[in-house]
Amino acid sequence: MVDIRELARRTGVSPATVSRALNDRAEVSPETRRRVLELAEELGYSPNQPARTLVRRRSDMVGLIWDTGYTTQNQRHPFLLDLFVGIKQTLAESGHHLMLVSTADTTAAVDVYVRAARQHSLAGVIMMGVDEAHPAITALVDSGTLCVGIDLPLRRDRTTYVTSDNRTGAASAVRHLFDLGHRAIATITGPMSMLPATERLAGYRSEMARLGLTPDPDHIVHGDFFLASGYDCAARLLALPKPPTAIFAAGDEMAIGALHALADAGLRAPRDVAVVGFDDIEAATLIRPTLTTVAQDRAALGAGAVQALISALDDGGAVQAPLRVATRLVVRGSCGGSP
Amino acid sequence: MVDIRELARRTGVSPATVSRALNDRAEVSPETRRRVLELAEELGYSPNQPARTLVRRRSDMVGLIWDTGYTTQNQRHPFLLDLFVGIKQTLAESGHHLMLVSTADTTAAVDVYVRAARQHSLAGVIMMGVDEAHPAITALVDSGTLCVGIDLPLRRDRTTYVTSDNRTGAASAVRHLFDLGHRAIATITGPMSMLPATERLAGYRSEMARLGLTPDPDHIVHGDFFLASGYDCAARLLALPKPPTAIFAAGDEMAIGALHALADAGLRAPRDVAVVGFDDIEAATLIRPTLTTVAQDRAALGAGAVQALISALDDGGAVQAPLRVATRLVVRGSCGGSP
DNA sequence: AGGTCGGCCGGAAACGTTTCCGGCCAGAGC
DNA sequence: GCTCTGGCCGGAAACGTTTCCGGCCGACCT
Repeated sequence: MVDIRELARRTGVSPATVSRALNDRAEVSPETRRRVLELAEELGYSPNQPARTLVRRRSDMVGLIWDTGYTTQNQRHPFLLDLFVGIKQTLAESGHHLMLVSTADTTAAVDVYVRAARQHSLAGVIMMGVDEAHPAITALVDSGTLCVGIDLPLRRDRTTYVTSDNRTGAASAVRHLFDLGHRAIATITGPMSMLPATERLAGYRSEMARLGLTPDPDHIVHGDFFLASGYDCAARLLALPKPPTAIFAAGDEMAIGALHALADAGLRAPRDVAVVGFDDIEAATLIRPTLTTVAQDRAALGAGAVQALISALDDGGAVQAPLRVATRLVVRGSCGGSP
Repeated sequence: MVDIRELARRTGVSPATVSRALNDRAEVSPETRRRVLELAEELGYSPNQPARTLVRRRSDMVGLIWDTGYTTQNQRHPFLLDLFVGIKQTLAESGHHLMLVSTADTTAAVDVYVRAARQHSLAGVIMMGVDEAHPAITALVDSGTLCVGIDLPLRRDRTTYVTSDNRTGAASAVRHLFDLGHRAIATITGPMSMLPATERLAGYRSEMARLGLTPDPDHIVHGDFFLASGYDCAARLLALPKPPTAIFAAGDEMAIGALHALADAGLRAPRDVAVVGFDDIEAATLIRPTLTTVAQDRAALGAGAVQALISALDDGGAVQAPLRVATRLVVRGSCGGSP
């Protein structure tokens, strides 16, 4: 394994100079730099990261924390994978790697998270799908580690977050239903403790108002983002004296649940009731009718988180404004907009 | 940040001894060990991993390589996430962390993969969803890095792999259909270049034989694991002079495609044709009828990969026999076995 | 012509561990 | 009483970088 001293010997300069050449510092002549770089290429030199991290006190890795239990049991992130892809891609472009910090039992998480960050001198940490109030999380933020959350409004004074433009997305769904002639538009929303749920509801509300509609209070019901709750909420809506003709669900699973409820009530979408979801999970194209939904740009979410982190890193840890990534209404079969 | 020398000073022994105590080596008296450990706990000491890795030449991380493009474009791993969870969990138990090695463009992958492994002194690498013949992969294996594949028959002389017991799983599906009275059982399988596809087909064949059935050659058709191919294959099967009464699809997406073909042909599952899938993806419970399928134990797959890696690490790199994890038939609505 | 400045470079000290090598001391064996 | 052994320990050299500090030398200014 060729090291920096080997390069120094073969080029006839000192290790210090080789290091400077490799790191593209100013204090080295163009000629020397060229020779060093050439030889490095030729010998297939690649720097030893642990050594580099040791002296720099900052590694080339950023950590990723997401709560396993939270995710699989609750399926709260049906598209976690796409986030990974976005993160991975953007990270690679800036020459970083991603470390998944793991913990066996969640009670010890508090230690594991902050220790891992310290032990490995992580450049920063991205987190998602975790409880923002968990002691492990607050401890990590307090420890001075650079953090950014996805769909997670972390403490605003020291961290930032990125999320979809939920308001606009919800508005576009409502608008679409309106354009199709619907006036009695209901919404199935999520727990008000979750940022996306509150924002999507707000978007629904403001767009209804903008269109001159005042939603029937009974037409705003609360689910928990899971299939069953969508089913139950829709069933309740359909049993109303004045049932809605269209339903905007704040999540695709709930939307699919609603579709099931429709079918079981002998109704059909989109003929009898139109349904729009939010997220664009894979199943949206697998079910019949296919689901019209507000797609989140998952890759962009991941990429945004990384960019926020990197630029904060460059700025010496300055906090930034939360980032919102645009959504896109993808119309399919469940609301009769077009095929 | 308290270091090992601080501990040495405060306990009155040398750094060498502290290191020995911390690493549970024999050459230190019980009394000294106790004192060191106690103080370490009290001061919240945690070792600097880069420094440790530097001298040990082996980090506490294992790398994970999976090909992004491959995965999202092809959806070949609809359950990748659950693999992550299994890997993460098992890794945590052995005190390791996971590093996602990323590459911006796949043409440069060859370099990035083996460099990352070398640069970070990775303890080993797990890979999945990659092309086993890709130069990047073979180069990595050749570089002497300890590798284990998931659903990936890597070069057997230096690596091992873990996969589901596809034969038995396929057999259980066929057997289930047989028990329900079906005799004309067709299969939609995948590309013969993929290990799981070949094994599932083999399982189908041998179980049919065991049951005394000789499958109509027309009843064995090849898809590519995606929805559309399942649809097409099923349509072809239904158009046969002697159409099957049951279909075993080697993947859930294809099974769902088959279900759609049935519906479009005016047939209903399970009344007219029974369908069984393989994988148990999330959508299996979201569609109607719900899909009977052979579930893979994804967490166990991930865990198995890690265990294989760890034990090879302990054994000094000994190759092991491939690991096969059991599948489980979960019967739902699409074949009329029970509700 | 003397002084200053800036570009380029080398030596050496860090960074926080682990491990080799050797030393001390108590007890055992003769 | 002397050597040998084995348990415990300390000093110091690594591991591969980066960076501080200072030195040299040519060019430029006055």
